Amino acid sequence: MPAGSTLSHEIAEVLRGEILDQRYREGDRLPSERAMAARFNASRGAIREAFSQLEQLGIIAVLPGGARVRALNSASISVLGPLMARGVSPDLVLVRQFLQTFGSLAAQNAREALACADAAQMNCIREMVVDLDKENADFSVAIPRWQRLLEYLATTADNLVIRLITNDLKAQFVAQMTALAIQPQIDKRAVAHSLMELRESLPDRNGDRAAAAITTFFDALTESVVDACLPRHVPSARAG
Amino acid sequence: MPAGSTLSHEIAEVLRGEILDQRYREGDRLPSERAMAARFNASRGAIREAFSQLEQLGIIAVLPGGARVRALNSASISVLGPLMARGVSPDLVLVRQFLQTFGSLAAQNAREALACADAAQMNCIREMVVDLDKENADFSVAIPRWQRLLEYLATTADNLVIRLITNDLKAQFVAQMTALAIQPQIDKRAVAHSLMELRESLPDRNGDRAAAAITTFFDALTESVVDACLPRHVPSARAG
DNA sequence: GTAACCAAATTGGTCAGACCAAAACAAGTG
DNA sequence: CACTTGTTTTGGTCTGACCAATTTGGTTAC
Repeated sequence: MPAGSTLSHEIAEVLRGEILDQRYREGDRLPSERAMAARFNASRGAIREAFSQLEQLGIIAVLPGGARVRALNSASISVLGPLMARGVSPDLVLVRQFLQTFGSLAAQNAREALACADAAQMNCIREMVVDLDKENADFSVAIPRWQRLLEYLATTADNLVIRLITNDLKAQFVAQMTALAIQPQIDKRAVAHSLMELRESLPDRNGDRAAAAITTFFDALTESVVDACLPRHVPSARAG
Repeated sequence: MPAGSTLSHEIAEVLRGEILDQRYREGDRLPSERAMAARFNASRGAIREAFSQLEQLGIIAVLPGGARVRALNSASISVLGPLMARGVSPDLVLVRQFLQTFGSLAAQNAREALACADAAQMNCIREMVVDLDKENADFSVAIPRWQRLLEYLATTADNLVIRLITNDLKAQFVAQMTALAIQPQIDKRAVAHSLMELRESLPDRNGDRAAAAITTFFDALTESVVDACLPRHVPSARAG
């Protein structure tokens, strides 16, 4: 928990919000540290620590002469959480991108897992898939099992790069989602099909097929989550 | 460039290296800020800024009572660069994971690009693919074109999540790779096949097929790069 | 009018010493 | 042994100061 318990964290949080809200345009110079210190009634040291955090976030560049706002495209993943939480409800475009990306990485994990799993691990994977197949009833029950399966695939694949990325993604996403208590109505046929493909990919260790199955699952999941986030019975009359 | 020009950056760099080298075990308490200040002959403020950077990297947690070393698994992507550069030669396992992950994201970009591209963009993609197909001669010539194609797919897909991730990945990876001046001998048949699949996926906007093509390309690229990194035979520069 | 140039004001980087609250530690107590 | 207490250590913050680099604005030369 990089909590906002300390003053410098709180200041960083406020400034982060203002920057993500475009209150300063890209390339603009932020008010000086001394001015910020006056504004927040804090010492320059606290401001500098806050600036340091924002610099690590990649949203500002602090250098002699002044701190400047950087392009969002050059930011770090860690801005995604705040970015999603900016509005009243999370940005659906971002939610979709989030889940799709997560799905891609999960699929890659599956691909690598099938390529490098030993016999015991293959067995374990098979069991989990079969278990999931039986539990096609309630999605809220199945979710933890899916999470466990995906986690096991990740552990088996042992891809540190993906691990680190998904760490960041989870940290940014999970908080936002659980706060909404979404009840996605996922397409059960798609899930069943995904599970079947997954199961059939195991005997001959067809990594590509397993990856495709995971992708299918996440496609369905994405649609259901986005759908659940949409305001109820409102005609889609908005232009993007 | 978050260069290491300032004292606090240099200190952070040194400590980061020591932590990644396991000189402190996970969960260990780091020497206090005051002790560090004495060791580096710096002020506590400089040490605190360095600690702040390491905290943002996710490799330490600084809280009242002391700063503690966190598990590598909970770190941020930004440690990958230093992690790869730790040894004399980059860790081949990491290089492989890196390229595979990058390929997955590129494939997802392709999938989404084909799903949302307008006519003009589709045309542009087609042109670039055809161009690449012709240029199957020298890989060092083709690489920039591939980069441009992948970049264009990324722009078209416009997936901010992937964009931010690949930002970090590139920042970590490219520096390491260019420093090695690798001359990968990529499997030309695989590349040609990938290009063909890619081209054929365009007319009916078969995103999955395009993604598979990209994956094929990155598989070949991964193998060639890893192979080129192997210290099997001494790099034989053509003396003539 | 524009370009090059120079000096003053501003800004970030660092230092020093100090205070507080919370955590860690050590010692005494049941 | 567990529990409590008091001391020490540690991080979080503040104040005020100095230096070096950049920015700024005015001046000069073309």
